[in-house]
Amino acid sequence: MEETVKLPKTGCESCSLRELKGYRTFSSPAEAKFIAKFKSGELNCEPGTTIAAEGSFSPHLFTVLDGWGFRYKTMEDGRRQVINFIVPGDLVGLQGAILDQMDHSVEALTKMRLCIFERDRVFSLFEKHAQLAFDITWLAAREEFMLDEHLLSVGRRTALERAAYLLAFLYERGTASGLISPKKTHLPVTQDLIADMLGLSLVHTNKTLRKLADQKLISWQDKGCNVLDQEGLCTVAEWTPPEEGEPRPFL
Amino acid sequence: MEETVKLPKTGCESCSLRELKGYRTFSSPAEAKFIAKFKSGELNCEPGTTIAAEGSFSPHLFTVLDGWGFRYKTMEDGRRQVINFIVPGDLVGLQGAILDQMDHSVEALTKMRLCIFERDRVFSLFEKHAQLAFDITWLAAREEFMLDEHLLSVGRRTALERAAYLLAFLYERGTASGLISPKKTHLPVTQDLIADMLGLSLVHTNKTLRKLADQKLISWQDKGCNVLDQEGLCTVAEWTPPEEGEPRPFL
DNA sequence: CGCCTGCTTGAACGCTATCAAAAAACGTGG
DNA sequence: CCACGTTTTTTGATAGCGTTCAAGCAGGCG
Repeated sequence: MEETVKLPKTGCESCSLRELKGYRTFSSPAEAKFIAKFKSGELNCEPGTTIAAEGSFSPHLFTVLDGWGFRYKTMEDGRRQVINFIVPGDLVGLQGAILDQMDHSVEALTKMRLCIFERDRVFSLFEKHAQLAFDITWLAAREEFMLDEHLLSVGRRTALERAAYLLAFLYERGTASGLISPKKTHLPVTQDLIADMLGLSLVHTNKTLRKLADQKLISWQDKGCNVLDQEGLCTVAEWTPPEEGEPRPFL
Repeated sequence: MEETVKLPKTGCESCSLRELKGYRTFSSPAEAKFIAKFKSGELNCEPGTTIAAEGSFSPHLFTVLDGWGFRYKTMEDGRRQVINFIVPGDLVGLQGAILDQMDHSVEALTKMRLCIFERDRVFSLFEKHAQLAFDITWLAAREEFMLDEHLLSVGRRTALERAAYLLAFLYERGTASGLISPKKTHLPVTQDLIADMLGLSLVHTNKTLRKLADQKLISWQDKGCNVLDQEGLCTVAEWTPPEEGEPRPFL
């Protein structure tokens, strides 16, 4: 089902993520060395695997190396809200590591590969590598930034706008992280999941997505979505993707 | 209108916030000294003052010393979404300082007093005081935590539940920060503002709040709300306030 | 006193939810 | 490769929650 590889700590310098366009390289050899030791293993998991569960304690913190995931919260009666999607470079479990409180679950959407860190060593990272500490804060601030946008969307956009925003957002994140490319434009999401992110019912989500498909902005196939016209989606949503600045940091 | 006091940097050790129950004291004299130098002034402002505007660049970062505020995003056609409320100890402008991007506005709800920091000196804080750097990350993680809850609420709760959740949340934050006490139970919010946080129309918000008032959970007076039965609100919302752990950090 | 802001209420409309069911796609074992 | 159960997508009909439009009221302030 899932598999934890304990020792391939090697090669953080040649981490596949470092080579990706838009991702930061190490700022010093010392930093690379530190991370290599900081890393305690790798986790490979299949679609549907729960990486962290609401309310549980996890001694780990992860950086996503490959694959899509998402995090969500549930209410006792089963209502579910997807909070955000997760792509390579994202930190998983930061709230748990910093606040000692994990009030959302994280699940793999595709096969995922994650880098494992020990949360009780996080403080040592802050002590020894200010730049890395800053990077963690950067990641936290950026997550906050995305949640701000999601809140605006769920709170104030119509169903059609919301759906368009979300797909444009996912497309944007996908391309920025190399999960989406001209030859692989497939978003691995079910309509059920989209519904729970949009705060809409499944039925209405379906009808809304159909409209977007009729307008040739997306197409739906193979348990997922293809974005055909990113700009069109942005127009419908009245949204503009954040412009890429510096290469983004990650641990 | 607003008034920037440039020099009373003194007395961070005896900062009114440090004395508040639930707020952390300095962990070392060196830290206190650093913060005293890090602080570049104080800002006093009146209700309605815009402390930071969407899209603008601000060279400052603030810690709230006193008063209520809120942050929000707007769309071009005027739709507004309140993202979160701000109480003493909260950091204002973190996204701007870390990401060089400020995509929300911040406004004072009551008179506010803020501590001013220079954003271009933030990195030096990370270099010299790991504990303070960690604290900033703690604050960011906690904001993220709150936004997670807001998203669940706006996305999946009914109007009545949402309203109950929000008021319970505000009451909780208010008491934790000393803005609310047995003798001062007044939340300085208009229904207009509540509506824009709940993602509901003003009219429906009004009717919903009326129901909560009819159930004697709240009362509305003096341009604001009094929480009469916090537990009752929590029950309606199916929400439980986070339990206080360690004293919370702040800059 | 009159204006402005904020709260309240009623009525009609409509977006979205819910219910119900079927079609399509997928996975799996024979 | 086919049959069959399961998951996912689709569609139609009905109900209802929340919006919009339209007033009216109350309190604060110049």
